Amino acid sequence: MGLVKTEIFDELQNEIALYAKVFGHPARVAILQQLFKIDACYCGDLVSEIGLAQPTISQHLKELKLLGLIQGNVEGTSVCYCIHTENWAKMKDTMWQFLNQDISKKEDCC
Amino acid sequence: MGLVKTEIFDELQNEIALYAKVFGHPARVAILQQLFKIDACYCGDLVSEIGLAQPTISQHLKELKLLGLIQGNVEGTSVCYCIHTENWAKMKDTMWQFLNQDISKKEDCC
DNA sequence: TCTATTAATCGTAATATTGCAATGTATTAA
DNA sequence: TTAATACATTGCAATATTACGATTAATAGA
Repeated sequence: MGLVKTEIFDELQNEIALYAKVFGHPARVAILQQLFKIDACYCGDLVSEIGLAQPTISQHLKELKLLGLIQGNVEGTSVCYCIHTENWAKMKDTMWQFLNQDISKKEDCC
Repeated sequence: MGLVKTEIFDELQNEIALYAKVFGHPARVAILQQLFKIDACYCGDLVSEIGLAQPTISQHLKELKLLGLIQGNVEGTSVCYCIHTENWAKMKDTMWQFLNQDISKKEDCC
């Protein structure tokens, strides 16, 4: 196998898992932190900042873009990336509903 | 490869990625949702609720337990699982700091 | 003790992910 | 037009993940 049985889960469960999966690698976390820190960033700067090879960073950027969390604009021979604010907000809502489920009344197990 | 270069990232980046990774599978999302919904749940009930084989559910439970997000208590031949509220709260703080980074002042890219 | 029940563990096949060298593509500058 | 620069894409090796049948371990009840 190695193949997730997506079809037995509902849309929200799969959506949460997809968002989480993209955050499940420290390089992508680092890229996003950097984009928040300096607002916009050239791909090459991310490569030198993070310390993985250029094709590797490019691949991680692609996954973040695929989910809509970042956007990239070509500027000459460079590409400038930044957070897609609207989609980030949507993702944040979805994840927060999951993370912030009510546990106030819960006691220890069984 | 297939091997994450953990050593080039800082502790927080790795921590966020580890939490996110465990949420990166819809079965684990479903397990957690169920535990929130009914407070405590026997392993067998999760198996029939979710629709994956027992060893598969057991494996997912193990990963959640390893991160400290759930705890399990043996009751006879059954095992009752529930959310580890204290650790869940810690995780929530960490993830929220990451998700809730300030984007209010940001405009479109470059 | 013997049997049934429940869940953990083991072993393994199928698939996915990570990382990078090599290469391709597009743009700029000379 | 040519060369240089910055990225994306391709191809691939190493490793990780997912799923489950078979088995094991532990407990409860007869």
